[in-house]
Amino acid sequence: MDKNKSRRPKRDAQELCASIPSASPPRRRSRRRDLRDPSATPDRPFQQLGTQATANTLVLGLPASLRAGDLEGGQPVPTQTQTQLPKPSLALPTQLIEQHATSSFADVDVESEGGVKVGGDTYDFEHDEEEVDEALRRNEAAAARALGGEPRNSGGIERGDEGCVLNHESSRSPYRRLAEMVAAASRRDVDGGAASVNPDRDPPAAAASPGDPKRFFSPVVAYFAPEVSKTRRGILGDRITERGGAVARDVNDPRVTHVLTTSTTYRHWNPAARLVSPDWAQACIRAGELRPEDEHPPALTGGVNPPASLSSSPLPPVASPMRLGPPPSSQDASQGHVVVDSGSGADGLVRPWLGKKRGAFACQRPSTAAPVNLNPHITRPLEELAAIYEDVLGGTNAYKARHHKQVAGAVERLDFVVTDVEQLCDPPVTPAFAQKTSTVRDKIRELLATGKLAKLEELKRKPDVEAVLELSGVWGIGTETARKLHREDGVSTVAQLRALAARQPGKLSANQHVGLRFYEEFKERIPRDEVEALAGHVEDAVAAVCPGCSVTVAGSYRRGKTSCGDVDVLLCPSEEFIRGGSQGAPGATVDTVEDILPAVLARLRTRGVVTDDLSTGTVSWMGVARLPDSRERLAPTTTDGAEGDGAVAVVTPKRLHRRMDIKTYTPDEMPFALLYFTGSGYFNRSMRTWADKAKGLSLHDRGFNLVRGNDMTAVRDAKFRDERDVFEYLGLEYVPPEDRSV
DNA sequence: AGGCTGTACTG
DNA sequence: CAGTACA
DNA sequence: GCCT
Repeated sequence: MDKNKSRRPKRDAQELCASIPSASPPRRRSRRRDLRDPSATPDRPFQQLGTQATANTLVLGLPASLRAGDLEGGQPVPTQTQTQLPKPSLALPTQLIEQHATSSFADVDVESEGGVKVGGDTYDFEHDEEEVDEALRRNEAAAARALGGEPRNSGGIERGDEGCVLNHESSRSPYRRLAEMVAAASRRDVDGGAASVNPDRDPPAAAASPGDPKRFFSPVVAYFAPEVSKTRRGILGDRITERGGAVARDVNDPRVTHVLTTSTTYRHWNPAARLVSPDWAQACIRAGELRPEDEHPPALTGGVNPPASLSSSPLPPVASPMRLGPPPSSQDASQGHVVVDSGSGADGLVRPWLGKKRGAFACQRPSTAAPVNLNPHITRPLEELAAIYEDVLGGTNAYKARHHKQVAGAVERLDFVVTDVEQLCDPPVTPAFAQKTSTVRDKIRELLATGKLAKLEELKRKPDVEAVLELSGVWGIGTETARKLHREDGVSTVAQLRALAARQPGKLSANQHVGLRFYEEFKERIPRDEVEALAGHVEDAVAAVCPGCSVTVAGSYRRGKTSCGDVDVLLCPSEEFIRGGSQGAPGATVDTVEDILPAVLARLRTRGVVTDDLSTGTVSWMGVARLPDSRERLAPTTTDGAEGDGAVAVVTPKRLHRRMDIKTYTPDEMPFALLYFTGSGYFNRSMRTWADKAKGLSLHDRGFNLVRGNDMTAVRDAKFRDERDVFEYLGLEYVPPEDRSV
């Protein structure tokens, strides 16, 4: 069947240009967008905007204070856009912006899963025990009441889909040891190649010439990887800022010079940063001067240090030509305790997830970031109902579900126990609570009065509800298929579905069979270090196929979650590769962007990492992966007699099958791709809504499309080098990944 | 009354 | 095209 | 279900 017929023209245009590098006259892929004019793509009523730039045409430049404010007291880091913006101005009346802030983004706001950061300058993207204790102390009686009948785990601390209180020190993790060994093995594989992966980047240590020895950290902007414990972040961060350095909250902040990580497989997308162990900072502090980074490659504390070449192997996809501004000048940092990232909306910028009302509310209650759900008696039924609306009833009920979840999220974040609906209306928890009528508010009233929801009880009594809920949990089965299976085949449980699938394989699609096979395994969360280990295998394959191609783990991993539902990996070949294929990237076995992914997958399949496919395109893959048996991996048939290591039996505790997505993007698409692939889903929706309403732009994973307005030259001429540029262009205050878990 | 994100694969 | 999925 |  020629299913994608209608979309073909567009894809062809993309693919055509994308595959040009080797075959035809080299052409930058970004031109691709320029090709897409309205006449050429009748199915698309707007024009895709290019990213080539002369940035002076930025219409909606943010107040310079956006960036300048980030580095307090320092000079704004010159960027191609900002330097040419003489006068900050928002194109929209503040009123309009605020309007959207309250409406369009209210949903995002209240659905935060990771704890709201009100102050703006903390590192708390997870809850730790300290905070929990503090909160419990704060409202001990209330907490006791709220948590009374509940097992601690389900009702409180470890609630949520991402888990909260987990150890970050997985230093003894077998996954990690395995990853190291795998890395060592692959180093043998691609020896020589590894070196070329890493362009020489001068260690700042060499260039540093701090005048004041006590401020030797002044050339340094450090970023602490999420796995570094909070305590250590705090202590080292203080020392660094005390000595003139800065600490960034986002690894992709272009000013970051050092990423402090214990992970040997930490991935990011930051051309300027260098990966070092936190031990490096300690060594510098001890020595009273900057020490060579090479002596402290990222490694487990007290563990085996891999060679430096590995530690910095993720190649910055955007090399010097697009490099922006020097890492912060010593002048920037010499002003002292600099924490990159402002966190305040004081300059009139919009934090998308902080609506106006919410902001006011938060100001009144700085402790709103309650780490414990004090109101499970309200949020549980609401969420249960929402799940039924969404997964069972489907259709426009999804919007009902969204609002129920919204309210549940807002209530969950309150730091007091709700006993009366009026408590939710005074400052309204969501805009709806300021309205005259609200069905959700009525439901809460009912819950408080009777302890249950008639609507929920009623739905749960229906026999198909439970069946559809369970069946739609299988990957590839949604509400419609689940309903049909129940209605026509009398299937109510996954077990029954398995029986049916065995009897009549034709009942299910190939993907649904895969989903069914791994039903239990896909429900398991993936610890960060396993994500890293899996990504490490991808990196090995990429290094062999296309040296210089960056590997970035996005998704909830990038948002700093302690466990993830799947593994989201972005590949981005170098500019050189884009231009010259294997000529531009010596050692590459492929020549076009489209060839990378299939080659990488082939390698991963032979290694047993990729076990199944769910959907396969040339630049996008969804499927199943798992850690290979370590012995198989370490005594590969492909290696030259290095079997010695094969004897090392690292038994992986369980090698579950995991959902993995891999996508390939070009360097000019990366800022958009990162934004999209980092999510969260709600965050993306809000940002896209904002782009549309406020700017007349349609935001997607490769760029903007112009929807209305005729100022497209200005937009087209803008240049987007990193995520910050996108935020800036949209008139939004930058939000670091950890704060996007709405 | 109509909108609510935008894209892409599968069958 | 409808259904499902991704963030 | 809420918002415009």
